[in-house]
Amino acid sequence: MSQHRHPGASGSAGAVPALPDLPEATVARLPEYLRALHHLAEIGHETVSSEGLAGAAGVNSAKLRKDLSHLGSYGTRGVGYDVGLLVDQIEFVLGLTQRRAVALVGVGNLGHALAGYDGFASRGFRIAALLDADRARVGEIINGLVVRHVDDLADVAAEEQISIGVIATPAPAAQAVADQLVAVGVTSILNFAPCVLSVPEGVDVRKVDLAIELQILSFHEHRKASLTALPATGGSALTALPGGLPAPDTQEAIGT
Amino acid sequence: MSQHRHPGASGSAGAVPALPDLPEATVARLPEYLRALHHLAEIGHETVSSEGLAGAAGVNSAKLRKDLSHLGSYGTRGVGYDVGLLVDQIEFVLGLTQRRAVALVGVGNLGHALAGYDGFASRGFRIAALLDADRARVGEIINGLVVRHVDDLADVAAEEQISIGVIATPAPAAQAVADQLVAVGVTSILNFAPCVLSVPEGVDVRKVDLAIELQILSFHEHRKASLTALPATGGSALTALPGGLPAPDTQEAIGT
DNA sequence: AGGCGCTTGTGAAGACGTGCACAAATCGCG
DNA sequence: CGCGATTTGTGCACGTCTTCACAAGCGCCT
Repeated sequence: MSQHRHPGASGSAGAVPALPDLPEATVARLPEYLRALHHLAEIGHETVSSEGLAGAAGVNSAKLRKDLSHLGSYGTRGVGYDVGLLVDQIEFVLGLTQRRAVALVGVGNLGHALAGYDGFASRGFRIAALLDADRARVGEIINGLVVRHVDDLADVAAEEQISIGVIATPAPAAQAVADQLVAVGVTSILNFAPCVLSVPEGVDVRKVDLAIELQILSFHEHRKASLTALPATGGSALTALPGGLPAPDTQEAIGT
Repeated sequence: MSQHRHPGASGSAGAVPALPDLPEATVARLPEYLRALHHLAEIGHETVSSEGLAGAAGVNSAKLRKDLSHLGSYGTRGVGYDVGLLVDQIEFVLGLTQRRAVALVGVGNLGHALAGYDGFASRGFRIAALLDADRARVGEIINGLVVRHVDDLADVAAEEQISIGVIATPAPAAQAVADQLVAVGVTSILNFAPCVLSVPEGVDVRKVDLAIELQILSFHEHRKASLTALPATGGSALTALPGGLPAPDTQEAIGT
């Protein structure tokens, strides 16, 4: 781990500095840079050029430089960026100088896997509680943590400073869980349930829907297929839009 | 039935059966609309207004209408959209009229959960093969499927028309797996490993990194905390970045 | 010390995505 | 049959993100 110079305590007035207003697109890429930097540090690099880091992170170098410039980072012209320094800066900006406590609700199929995912532990987070609505599951021990009932959420929140809530329940339960999380003061939620959550302003929700990712890929797959199987193959499955319904008979404009 | 509709408005140009060129942002939202539409259909709605569907999908209605207009969809002014028709259209565009076969590589913690995730089956996909590099795992039966060795990929591809490959291996193994997938003709990959994959042109990769999602939330959490902690200190945002290193002497300015 | 090559940081231009606001189209009703 | 209520489709302006291209800065070598 990197020793982070904590900014507090040094100033006389404000202990905690405000963060620069980063573009969302930049924020979304910072974690990627961070991962690449950790890797570079491991294999012994002390400095890295924007080109090198961009390659490792899968973006183009101009974008990377602009991103880093937004957080006032110091590279050295002619040399590059100091890997260790950059790691510290990004970790600070992302709020990873403290290990954030995560409450995971729903220990079904997916939740179970998340509870055991070491990527969380190794990248700044600590699963502080496992919760489920199914009393049959309460008491079960997963990865050294006891599953507690979701109604104990208030107790859990009192014991630990929960920073982020993760919802891995079935869709019908997700909104209620979100409400409960918000009620105990959680203001950031990662939602794996395939549904839209409504939360009060000031609460951030990010959604991960595995089926959606596949469907997006499916579109591109479909598109690539329709291009290669292109000419004159009228019988291809693509020509026929599913229009068997009582479509408005406005479709007399049949091409060709 | 080869009726082909022209996207409204002007022009009677190319009568190509190829798919319309949708903006990526639109493509990414279509699955969300589809999910919302399925839900609406279940609870008995036959038509839905853009406002209603937008609400159910968590977007604003103008965006929704524009998205749907891109695929030449027919709503009825004064009424709304036919739910069933819209479902069919979106499923067609997304290439979900066939149930796509998915090969899942890596049946560790996460892969195990994915193998059992019913969201795939219920939303247009069929897990056709489970693969792993660990011979100790080969032969294991998960959710009715036998785990095979990743080197059998070619055989698997010959048996089934694999449409999409899912990588749920540890990061160090991911690139090799991707190469193998590409070698057997897979052109769409969903990558859960925290690393950048390099693939030939024409192959689509989408990445899902759970830790990154948390880190993005962490940023916002950090930011919210820094705002509430000091209501009126805008100026020196960057001053207290962990720049205690040989930073140019820019960090003297502790305001106030 | 001076010049040279390398790399950063950024202005400007272009591409892309979003949201407003309104005309056009449709339905239901009197 | 016509009118008003409703809702779609879209032109337009705006904001955000991306990319290019290059001046300024830095270290190294001679």
